[in-house]
Amino acid sequence: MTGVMDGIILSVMAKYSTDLDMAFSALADPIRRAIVSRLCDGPKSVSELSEPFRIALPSLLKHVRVLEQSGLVSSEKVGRVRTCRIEPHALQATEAWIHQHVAAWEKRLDRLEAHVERMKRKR
Amino acid sequence: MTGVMDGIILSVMAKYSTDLDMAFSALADPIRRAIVSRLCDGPKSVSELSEPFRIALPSLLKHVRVLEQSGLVSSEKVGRVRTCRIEPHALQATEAWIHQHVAAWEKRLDRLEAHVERMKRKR
DNA sequence: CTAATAGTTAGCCGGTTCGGAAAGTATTTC
DNA sequence: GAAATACTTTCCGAACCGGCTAACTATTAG
Repeated sequence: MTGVMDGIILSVMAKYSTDLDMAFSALADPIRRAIVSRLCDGPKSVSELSEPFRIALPSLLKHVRVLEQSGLVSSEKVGRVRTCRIEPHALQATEAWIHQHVAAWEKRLDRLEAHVERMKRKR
Repeated sequence: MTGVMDGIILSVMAKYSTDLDMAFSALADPIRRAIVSRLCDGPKSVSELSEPFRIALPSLLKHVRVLEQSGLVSSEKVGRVRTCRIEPHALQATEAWIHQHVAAWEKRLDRLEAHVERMKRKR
């Protein structure tokens, strides 16, 4: 009889997780994290972004696309140059997810500690 | 002459990024995030963890292995049951990375705003 | 001792990702 | 108008991922 619950859990997961999926997997790549880092200092063109890396332009562009799809970065083309900038919402959402879980874990530890304390006093 | 710098950048990236790589890509999967969530409520055995999911035990075990390799989770086998628990350090490290970058971005915005303000007053 | 339980290993499959080269398009610049 | 610039598109191939089943190895319960 868990089938129904599974369905619910999976659909809830699906609804709320795709954004996080994309954000986390976008950040899983060191080059993409480096791109995010550099964009935190201000907007850059695609070729400016590619400059510190050893990879071909099309490969870098792919990374930018991934970052855009995840919502971490946006870009706009003016004339022949595409300017990329950071889009903080997705970054904040991923931070929120982690923060929530660290907090939950700490809260649980506190409860545990309090419990141990009570047991001590009982003796 | 950028070849040398590239080498440095890439090696620094390699040295400092693998942990984050693993943590972020571990968290990129909704099932693994759900596992982390549930472990925040306390340690669980592998089959307890598998219960809400529609996937076979070996598949779930793979997720657990990924989480262990990323340092997000640890486990210990006693008798025939393996108990998994959350390992908060890696989680905190990923949070720190994101937090740093959100902060950097906000700081830059503040500078920008201050600059605009100065320009206004000049007029 | 036998059976049930809990996990583990091995190997397969289809799909995605990350890199590249090559060729094409749309703007400047001269 | 020709040449340079700044992407952009289209493939290709190697590697990895996430799921599965089947078969195996402990432990523990009866």
